[in-house]
Amino acid sequence: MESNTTREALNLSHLFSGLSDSQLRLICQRSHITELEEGQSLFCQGDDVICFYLVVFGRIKLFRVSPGGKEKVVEIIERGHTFAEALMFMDQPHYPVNATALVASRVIAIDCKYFKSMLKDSIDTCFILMGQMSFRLRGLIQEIDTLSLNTGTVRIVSYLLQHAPEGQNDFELQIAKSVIASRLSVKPETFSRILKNLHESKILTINGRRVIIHDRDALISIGSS
Amino acid sequence: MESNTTREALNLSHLFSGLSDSQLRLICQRSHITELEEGQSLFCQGDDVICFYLVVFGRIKLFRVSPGGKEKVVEIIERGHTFAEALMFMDQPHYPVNATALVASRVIAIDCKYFKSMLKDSIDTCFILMGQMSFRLRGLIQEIDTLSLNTGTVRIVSYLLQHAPEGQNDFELQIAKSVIASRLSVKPETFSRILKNLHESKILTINGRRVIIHDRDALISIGSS
DNA sequence: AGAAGAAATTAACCAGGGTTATAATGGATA
DNA sequence: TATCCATTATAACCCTGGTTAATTTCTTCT
Repeated sequence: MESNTTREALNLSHLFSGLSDSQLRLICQRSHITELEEGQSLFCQGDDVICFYLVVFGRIKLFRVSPGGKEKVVEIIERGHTFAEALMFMDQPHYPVNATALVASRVIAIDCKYFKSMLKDSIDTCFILMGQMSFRLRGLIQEIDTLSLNTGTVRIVSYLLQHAPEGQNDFELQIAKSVIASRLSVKPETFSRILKNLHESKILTINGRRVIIHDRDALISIGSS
Repeated sequence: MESNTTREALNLSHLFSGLSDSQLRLICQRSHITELEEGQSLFCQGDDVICFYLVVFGRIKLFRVSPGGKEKVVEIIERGHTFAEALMFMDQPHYPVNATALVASRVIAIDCKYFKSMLKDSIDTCFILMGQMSFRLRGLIQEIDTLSLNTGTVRIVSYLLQHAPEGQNDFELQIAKSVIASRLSVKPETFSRILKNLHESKILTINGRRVIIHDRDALISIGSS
């Protein structure tokens, strides 16, 4: 029964699509479902890597904490996506980030060793996995130049444009502002200030989590500095 | 003859260690050696991806240029390392960075399509490749939080510590300061200023490219903020 | 060696955004 | 509804690091 729901969940990610039925069955045996409450931690930076994860529902934030205690959100993983799977190929891997649930979430924990041995029999899955890693690599490079080439304002504007559902000028932020701020590497105060500036320039309105874009063109022109 | 030297060069990277003799021979046929002068461009951001590269000797800088024309060095590839190999797995890939030679260099260009078809017969190579991508992924995450968690001073100090050969307090920078500055996302002027500050604090001395560390402990304590 | 161009340094100035502090808002719980 | 706690907003202050521009090395080339 649990095994069944796991099976269904694995379909969320096409990472598993190249595997045979018997392989999937074995993976199910070696996997377990973990339910997380809001704010609950899944693993910490530095922990030994045993599993990688698939988000069935909810939202997981990956973040790093500097020696000085500053927190920086590296990524937010949504339903259907896997994370930490790249670590499988490191020698004696430790998670490079912390993972905690932003909202009540369910994840499937998949045993790395087991999955790796499975991979030996599925070149297709290897290719999918490499594609996924390649994609992530590309995203991180993007991120690096967003960070080092652009100002806070530009980063925030890009984020808004990217998260406004398909040409809709009126939408809700799905994530707490403080988390978005960290994701974009600005302080919450600065985040507020910049939104205020944008409002004063008549470009948008913020009402709690509701965002209304008044002048999309202006936004776009800021976003591509 | 040329084919022979290519063969030898492939040994520089263990990426090719899992391939059979006949596979290697095929790769050599589909590869070509490219000689680059200092400053010569290998490919540009946005170009279609046809090959990935192995540095035989020299040094290649990978950098991005923002719409506004600002340049940011993402990575510097040294002898024996491959780059752009992760792009092989993207759908219709374009190079996400520019590549130019920092000094006179020789690289081997390896046909992606061909290599990929080779991979289908070598799970071992897949695993090596995945390990390499995983490593790079980890490095980029590191980079992101170095960028967003630390000040310029901290970044520069970390760089120096990382590039001081094994506990040696007196060494030469291998790369032009302006390139290092870009790599660390500070302006050359700021780079100079910070080095000057460190000198005034009696922590180190700079003389052209020669660095002498006077107070390694102080340096370390700055580097781990 | 001398000239010309590139790279590096220095200094003065200024803006973005971090810091701190205080206030306002808004949910949750009693 | 009142209270409490967390999130968000606003404002004043300050520091890091970008900008500009003038100056000083280094290179390289004749």
